[in-house]
Amino acid sequence: MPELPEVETVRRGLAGLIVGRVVRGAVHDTSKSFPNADEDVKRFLVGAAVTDVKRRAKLLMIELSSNYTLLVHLKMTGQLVFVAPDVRFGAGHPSDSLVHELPDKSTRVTLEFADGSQLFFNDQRKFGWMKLVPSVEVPNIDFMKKVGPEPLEADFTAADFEKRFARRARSSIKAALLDQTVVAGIGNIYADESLWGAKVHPVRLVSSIKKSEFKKIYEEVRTVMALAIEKGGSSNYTYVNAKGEKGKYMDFARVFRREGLPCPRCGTTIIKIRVAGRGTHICPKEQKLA
DNA sequence: CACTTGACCTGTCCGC
DNA sequence: TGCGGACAGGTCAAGT
Repeated sequence: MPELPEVETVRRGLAGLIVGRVVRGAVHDTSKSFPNADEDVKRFLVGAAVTDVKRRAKLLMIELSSNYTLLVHLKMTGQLVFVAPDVRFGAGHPSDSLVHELPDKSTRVTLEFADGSQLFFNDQRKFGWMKLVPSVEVPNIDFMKKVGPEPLEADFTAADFEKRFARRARSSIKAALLDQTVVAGIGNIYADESLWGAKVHPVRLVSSIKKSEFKKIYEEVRTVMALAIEKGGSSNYTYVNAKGEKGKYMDFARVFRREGLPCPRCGTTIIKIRVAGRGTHICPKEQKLA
């Protein structure tokens, strides 16, 4: 699922819903989704209050009064959905909100709070994971050491952006954009959207990209992801926010999943190709290889 | 090291 | 309607 805008949307939702709540218990049915849960949950999670919800790249960090942090990676199909004690499921809900009862067959972990509210970690494909780590150790985990800068930070410049790609000179620009150690948070949707915005073919080698093109890609990455956050992310498939609602960015997408439809700028039919092992959408007229 | 490809999973959709 | 294969918001461990 989730790229930076989706994870940030979940973070904002959770921050308003679970900060201050005390964990009463947790159940988990998949050791793959929460390794070590048997030992760690009892010692570091149960009885702890949620003090903050943070994000770095696509990783969520739920900070606890036990001085432990619950790390959550949603990977492709992970969801974190909060359900209040008095919620009713079924007919009568708005079309974009939670319409079925949880837990369901994709629920991997359920956290229960003292007031009876619940947080469901659903993950159809079981790629996502949770892990409890001492909060002071979080900055030292491998992920934090390797991950690239946050592209939406105010002090992150076009020059900073271009420099990050030096290491990936011989790969395609799309593969480099997807590399989380270059720049954090870009995934398949926003890579395609940004490259279309910059009129750069995704297969072009990083070494062939001109300075002016890097600047354009940088601007597109920032503009597109900021818009996506504003729209609550993209629900291309299974993504929902912390209230179970879908995101609206797909209504604004210019190329992603729009193969066969006209390019919004020139009318040429958008095509789908394969780049870096991922489905990739381009305008064949405006995004040239040469 | 830098780079590519398959593997990890479950579910859905499309063609025969 | 059934069945096989391709594919899906992401990383990893293996290869070269």
